[in-house]
Amino acid sequence: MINAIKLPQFEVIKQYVRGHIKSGHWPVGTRTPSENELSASFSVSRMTARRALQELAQEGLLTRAPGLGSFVAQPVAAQPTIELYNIVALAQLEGAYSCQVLDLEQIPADAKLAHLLSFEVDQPVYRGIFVHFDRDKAVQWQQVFVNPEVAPAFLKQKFVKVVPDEYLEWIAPSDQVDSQVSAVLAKPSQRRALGLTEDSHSACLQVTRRCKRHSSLVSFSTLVHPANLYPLETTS
Amino acid sequence: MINAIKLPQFEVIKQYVRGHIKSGHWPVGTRTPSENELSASFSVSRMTARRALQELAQEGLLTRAPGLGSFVAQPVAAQPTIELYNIVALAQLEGAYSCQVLDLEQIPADAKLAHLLSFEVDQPVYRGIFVHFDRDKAVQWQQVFVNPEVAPAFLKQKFVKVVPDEYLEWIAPSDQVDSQVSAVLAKPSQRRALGLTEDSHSACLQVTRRCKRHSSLVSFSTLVHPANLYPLETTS
DNA sequence: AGGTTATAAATGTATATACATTCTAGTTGG
DNA sequence: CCAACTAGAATGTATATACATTTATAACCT
Repeated sequence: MINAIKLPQFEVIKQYVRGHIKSGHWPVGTRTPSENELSASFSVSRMTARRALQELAQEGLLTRAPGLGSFVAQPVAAQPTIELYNIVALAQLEGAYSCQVLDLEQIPADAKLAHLLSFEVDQPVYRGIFVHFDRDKAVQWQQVFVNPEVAPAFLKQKFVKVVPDEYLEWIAPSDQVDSQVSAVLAKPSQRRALGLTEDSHSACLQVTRRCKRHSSLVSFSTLVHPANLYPLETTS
Repeated sequence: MINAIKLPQFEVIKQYVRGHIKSGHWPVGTRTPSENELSASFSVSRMTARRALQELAQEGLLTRAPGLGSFVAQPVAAQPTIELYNIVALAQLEGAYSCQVLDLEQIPADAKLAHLLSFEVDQPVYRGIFVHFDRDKAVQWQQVFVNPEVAPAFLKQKFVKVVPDEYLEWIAPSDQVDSQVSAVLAKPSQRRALGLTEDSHSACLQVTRRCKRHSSLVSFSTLVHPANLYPLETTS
């Protein structure tokens, strides 16, 4: 016999029900056999049949109602979502990663910056500008504003082996991350840093990201990716 | 008494365990009381204590291992994801929506198109080009290629009340949707259709979307949004 | 006819019990 | 001293039972 591992009985019942649903024999809304009917036809206790139905309900295949029964549920048309992966972390894993520091200094927050960071005007802020390379190919331009109270030693880092994001995550792991994606035309300085020509290839995906910890801001990043180097796709 | 509804006992135990985890009293890796310990201290049967632990494990708060016990799980650092909502559907809900049909015809698939759609070269394909307006503001340019076998009456539609996507979803509900997001510079025709000037505002977010049904392609859309009109944000 | 009541069926909660499986730790024997 | 065995504890599966709650239907009475 192939696959002679003994399946638990509740699994057998789950597969039975799932089979009838997926094959279309029980269309949406159909009432499935009740716990008692299943327990009788499979010669198991009601608790075992119950477990099968309950787990299928948890998976979203069934809806159950006291007094009525279990019914084949409307499949939810899963909204397409895309994952904002970190291209820098990926490049690091692959090996051939390097980082160039374009700027690293303390500046006073102007009105616009203070608003973005929820800071006071003229409050000192650390700013870093980096370009991240994957095999001599610039894949991300990054400007990050850092809360000096959270990472006081930020300006002293070399960022040769440890990426800025990595350093911040180490110093102050964020418990909330808000991101926005938009399209921008690379500014001249960004174009130079990323090695882009002035033509159509300068359309870039821009991710702005706020990292918070205990409700206070840790960092605010602007990440600019050449559009063709940062594919965002649904994974399903 | 406020909130005098009687909680099931397994819920009481769940709240007890959840409380110790969320408050930090039981850090990651801590072994929780075993089923037998909980059943003794709460004076319930083991099956009831078991249910509490099992549901918490299903929620991801605990990991359980036979012979070892139940342990506080590492909270999964939820990857930031963004939802690809449909700006057209939203505008429709708000009321002031309109659609302009720029093109609607049957064309033979060229090599590139055939590859994209998994069609044969010269096989007939329906093509539609639309601009979607929200209160006289062009929010989306759409080019859609449609499989004639699935929606033979596509070319006969007026698309005044029913949006193309809506029509296709009605005719052939898709069970798989693949999407890609990238940044593009609007082409002259798109710029005209969207009413964009030639300067920096012509950076656009482009979503390409394949809708399939029973593994065969229904439609392939290219959606172009002016970057400042299609905010993609994490919702958490 | 219509409203009320009883009944049956379905899921929800809870208990007590039994045995199986997996892992740790201690004990024992060479 | 180390290997093998063993006992205990933990979760996993399964059963039989009891009662509660919700719902629809059927019977009943006015």
